[in-house]
Amino acid sequence: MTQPSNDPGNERGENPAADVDLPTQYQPANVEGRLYERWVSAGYFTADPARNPAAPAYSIVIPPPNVTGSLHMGHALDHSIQDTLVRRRRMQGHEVAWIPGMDHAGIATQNVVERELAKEGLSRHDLGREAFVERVWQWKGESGGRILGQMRRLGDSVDWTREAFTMDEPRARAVRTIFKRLFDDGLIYRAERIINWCPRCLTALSDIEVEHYDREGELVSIRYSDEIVVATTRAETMLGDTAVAVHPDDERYRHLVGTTVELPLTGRRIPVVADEHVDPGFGTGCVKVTPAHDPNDFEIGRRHDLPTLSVMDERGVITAHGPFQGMDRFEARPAVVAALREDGRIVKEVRPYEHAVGHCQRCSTVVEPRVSLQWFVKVEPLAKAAGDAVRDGRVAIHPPEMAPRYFEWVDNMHDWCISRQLWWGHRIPVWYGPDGETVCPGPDDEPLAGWTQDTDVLDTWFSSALWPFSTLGWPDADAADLKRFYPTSVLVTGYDILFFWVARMMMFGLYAMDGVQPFHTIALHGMVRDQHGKKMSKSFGNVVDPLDWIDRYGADATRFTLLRGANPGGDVPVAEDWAQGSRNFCNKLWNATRFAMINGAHVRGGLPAEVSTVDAWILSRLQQVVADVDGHLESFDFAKACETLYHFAWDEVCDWYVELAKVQLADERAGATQRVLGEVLDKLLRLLHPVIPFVTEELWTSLTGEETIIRAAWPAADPAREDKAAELTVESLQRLVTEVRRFRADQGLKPGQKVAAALEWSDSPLRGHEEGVRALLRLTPPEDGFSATASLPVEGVVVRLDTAGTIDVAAERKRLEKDLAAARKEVEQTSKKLANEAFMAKAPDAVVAKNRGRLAQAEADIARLEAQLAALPAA
RNA sequence: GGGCGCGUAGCUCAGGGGUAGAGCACCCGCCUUACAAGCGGGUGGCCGCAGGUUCGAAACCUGCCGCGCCCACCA
Repeated sequence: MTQPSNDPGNERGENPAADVDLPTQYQPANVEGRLYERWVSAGYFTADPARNPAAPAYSIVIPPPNVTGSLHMGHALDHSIQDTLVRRRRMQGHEVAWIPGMDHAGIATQNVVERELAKEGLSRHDLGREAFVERVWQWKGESGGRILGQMRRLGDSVDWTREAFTMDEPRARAVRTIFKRLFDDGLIYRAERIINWCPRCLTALSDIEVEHYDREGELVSIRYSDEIVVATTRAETMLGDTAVAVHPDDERYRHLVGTTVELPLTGRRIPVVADEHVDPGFGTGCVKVTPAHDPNDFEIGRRHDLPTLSVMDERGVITAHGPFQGMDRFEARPAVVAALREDGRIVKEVRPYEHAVGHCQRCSTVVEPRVSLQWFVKVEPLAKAAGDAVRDGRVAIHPPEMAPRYFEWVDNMHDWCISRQLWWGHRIPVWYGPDGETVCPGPDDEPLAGWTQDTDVLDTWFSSALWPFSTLGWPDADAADLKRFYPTSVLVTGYDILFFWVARMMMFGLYAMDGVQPFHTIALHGMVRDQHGKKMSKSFGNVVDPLDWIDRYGADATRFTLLRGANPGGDVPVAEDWAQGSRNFCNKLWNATRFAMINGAHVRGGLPAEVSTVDAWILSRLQQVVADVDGHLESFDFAKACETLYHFAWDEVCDWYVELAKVQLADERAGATQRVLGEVLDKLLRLLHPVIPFVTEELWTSLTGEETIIRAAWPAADPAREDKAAELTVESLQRLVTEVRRFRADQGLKPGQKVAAALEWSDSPLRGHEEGVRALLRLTPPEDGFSATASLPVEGVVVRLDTAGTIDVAAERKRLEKDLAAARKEVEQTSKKLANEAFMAKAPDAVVAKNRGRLAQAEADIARLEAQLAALPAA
């Protein structure tokens, strides 16, 4: 592509078209790959902490996608937001670091690879731990490469020289370091506790890895004695009951506390205990207590020193001696009820019962509470600090309505179970000696001979929680990146992982960095949904692959569609139609710039000292748009920023300014117009670049001849360019043109058809715009034989048209009478309002003024319409 | 059971005390020399229901009705 602005011979726009050879349609495929490669090889995305110490730092760590997957629309949204933020900051002169990377995604990844193995008829145990982990690494290489390719397609301006992985050596060292510190501070401990257990994955899960769904079950009421009836939805657990509990103040049962009852089917006698946890108002007020298989019962058991009797193994198979031994838990449940029924008195009632059941987030198996020896983080002091950092304003949550969710979680967090009985992950850095000693060595210590390492790995979120500082060189406190870029500026992510990830980064960031928060702002966005607001899911068949859109509409259109829907905190609906609309918008910009370049637009030198009213108007609007867009981006309101730019570019620049500029380009104002046109497109493309980087780069470099828009300065609003008078004039001109167009359309005059007209300007401020008006309305000057068959008085101008006798008087009269009635109603209502004393006394001046203006406008409309009616020829 | 939020044009959503907005869809007419991925014109809404506050309510308050999400150890 050539760059006409480099040619000094074009100053006045003499035949510059020969220099421009942009195709008439924007073809993203011809542009995106080429530009991205150039950007990366030029090092535009590479941060340099030493480059310019005076420049403010701006940093974002990307929420690392799971290596298991591929990027979906949610990622595309998340990345588009971050890219918009960092590209704007680069233009503002910040030193920007946007750190990319991926998450090893413990269970999720292990499950995927195990499924692959299963296709070969193998289990991980056939390979052994070492070979299995090797296999996962191999798979990670393939899958991860695909994700990185997707990020390039989206245009992510990430710093590839800083790419990180939650399980690479720098991150592993960070994990060992913080584990050691927490361990030494007594904030990590090992204990036998009841935890969530997945009988399929065969591992412990944290609370948030359990999803609760309502399920139809049965509530079985079982008579343990004449006086004691208990209810349960998990009948099989009664085999492990070691007590019955009642509320201490419950008069009905007080006399039974301290006695024992016989547990049906087992012959065991179990005590009746009094415990505050029991709600005397629920059911019978008696609760069976199964410490080995229920978290509440576990606590009751601890308070009353009850035995913990496990009746199930790690796969959910009954181990209790007797007829149920060897049965799966779901098989045992009806079997136990049936056995109880053999004595007709025991089962008092069975009724359908809907209740929430916990499922494994990764495989949807029903989770089983299970007592086992696990590692935990003592969260209380950490969570307190994480809550305080938001409470005292060091960290802002955006939008603020999300803050209650955050507090709800950090203020009620249970200790975090961090050990997983998996092979893929950071192995717990604790070693056991031959005599049972436990040691957590330093991060760089050699293993002790004869000692063995704990076989469990850490919850995947443990390493993710370190991400904002492990990616910046921590634990090396002197790391240049850490000093320059921590705390990170903003954390951008979906509200769905506020708990999983954000709160944990807060806890660990504040802890590891001596109270300094990991980010200044948490910017939460919603979920991408389909055009009916439905969640995208494979089962609905409504999943859209971002790559598909990028292929068909371009990365810019994909990004624009997402950002245009990104109202703060709201979910983002997307649809094919909207992607097409975005593609069309990119094409519109393409053609507007093409028009400008064909006509010699340029950005050389300052703006002309004298500009036309039309130029003054567009420059005034431009500076307002700069201010508005800047404000919207500052407050993460991407939807408004996009809307503002869309309407300015299309409705004002293309539909009006370009059309009016055509007239100016043909007369002595050409030179100034070329410069103003260049100015408008220059600023507009810069404002749009963070959102749609490819097309703006391609157009802007062509227009200006500069190397890259990435390093162009972010536009600043210039209040001195505000020109309300010019705006009013152009608005008046727009009303005039629209009214005459309406008349033309109503009268069936074809848009292309030239119509002769005489214009009577009297003293209208539009007097100087006759040429523009004629061009927009396709009006030719009156010639011999001109005969005005229609007269339109509007905006202080009388337009006399020679419609060659085609005028439909009846239709026009009807139309005008309708408008007249509306205007009269307006006058009536507004006058009434202005006559209202209370209104005049209490309404703000601006509102009164607005109503006066409204009244004046309506009165003017009446005059105009009456004049138009009077001017109509008799039918 | 707690928390947050939402019901505005056919669809998706803005707006937020001063007489309703956008995109898409729809209707009519146009290949008008940047763009048919385009241009011009137009139709369409008692802003969920009922009360209240106010000179004025789609907006604020109360109560209903309907919907969504998050959290939760009532067996």
